[in-house]
Amino acid sequence: MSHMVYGCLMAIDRDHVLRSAAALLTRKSTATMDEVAKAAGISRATLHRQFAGRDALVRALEDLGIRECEAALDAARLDEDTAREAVRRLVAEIESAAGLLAFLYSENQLFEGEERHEGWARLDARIAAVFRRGQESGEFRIDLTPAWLTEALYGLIASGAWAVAEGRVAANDFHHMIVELLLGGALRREES
Amino acid sequence: MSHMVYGCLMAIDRDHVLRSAAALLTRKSTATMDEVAKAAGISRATLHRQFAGRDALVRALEDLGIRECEAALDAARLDEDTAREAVRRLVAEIESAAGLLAFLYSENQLFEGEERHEGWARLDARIAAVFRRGQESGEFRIDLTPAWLTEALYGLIASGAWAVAEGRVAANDFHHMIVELLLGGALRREES
DNA sequence: ACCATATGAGACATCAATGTCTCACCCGAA
DNA sequence: TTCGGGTGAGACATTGATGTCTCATATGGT
Repeated sequence: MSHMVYGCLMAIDRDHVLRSAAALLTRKSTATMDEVAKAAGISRATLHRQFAGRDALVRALEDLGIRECEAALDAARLDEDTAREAVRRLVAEIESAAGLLAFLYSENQLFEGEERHEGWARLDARIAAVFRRGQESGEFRIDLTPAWLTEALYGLIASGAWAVAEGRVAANDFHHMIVELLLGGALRREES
Repeated sequence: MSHMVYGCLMAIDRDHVLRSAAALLTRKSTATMDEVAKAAGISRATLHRQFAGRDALVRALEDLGIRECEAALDAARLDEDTAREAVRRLVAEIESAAGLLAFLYSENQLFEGEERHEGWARLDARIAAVFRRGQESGEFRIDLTPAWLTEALYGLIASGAWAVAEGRVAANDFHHMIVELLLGGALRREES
């Protein structure tokens, strides 16, 4: 039964291709199937055998991004500790997926009429819930809606990823810059 | 001398076409030249007579966006008052260009190898200067670099524009959401 | 009324990316 | 060694957008 063996190898390959594509498309979102294939070290024919077309590839990347985000949310244990600590963990966990997320974030603007992947709604809800918890506990201000804070978090992650990619911000500062701006803002504080 | 008369009308037309294109491309960044022409109420031929091609159109939109931003910075009088008030005015003034800015922001990710329009550097410098002023006066915290705050401002404006466009945030809240998050962050404050 | 100019409509070639196909080749398993 | 499936390379048609062209028409100034 060589099928299972090959099936396994295919899965590895598929994942490798997916991550190469993510890395490339994060930098150049208009990359050709040719370029994607070359970046993954395979031929265009093989790429096409694994992903029916460009759409399928982007969909697969979307699935991957959503999976990684959900894994990050799981690892961040958003229900524990104070809300602010939960947000800190969230950003820390999601950092490795920031590039892919930035790509998908800009790509989502193109999903004009079509319906969005249901996974995004789930993620939005989970993230918004943390901000809502923080508001209800009195940690967070109530004049900024959870929906907006969620949106802003995505935006800051994308901005951060691009700023790092273009060398305007040091990669090491990514987490600090995002978390501190999101939680504390630009103004100095008297209290801790 | 009908040249001057026509020249003037052309300028009006050109501006109208430019703003229609901005409005359309903000919503659908992959819109066809056909769609752009239709949105402006002219034929593709005429559109082509005014802008040599898609590139030229996007370049013209970039020029327009930069001009509007510079006008907003001028109107915001960034050197006066406290830095935080200057930032408030900046966001207020730039709000009308937010959609166009969001489009250009995502479009800029495509300017892979090519050099960026020099205007952006000027804008970056002027905006970063406000944040730096705020840091030097003790208003703003010093662990968030002016470059990052500038980048984050762009990101939040784009996020805000998209969130409003998709109905996730009320248009009236645009200014408050961005300014308050950027300056104050999500945490509650004891002081004003 | 006359003329110049801008416009709209459409035909047409071009170009780039895509999707499909074939065929030779390699490499592991029997 | 032999066989079979996966692969790479390339040819090919297709598609969608683009850029260019022509010509009939409308419009505005003289």
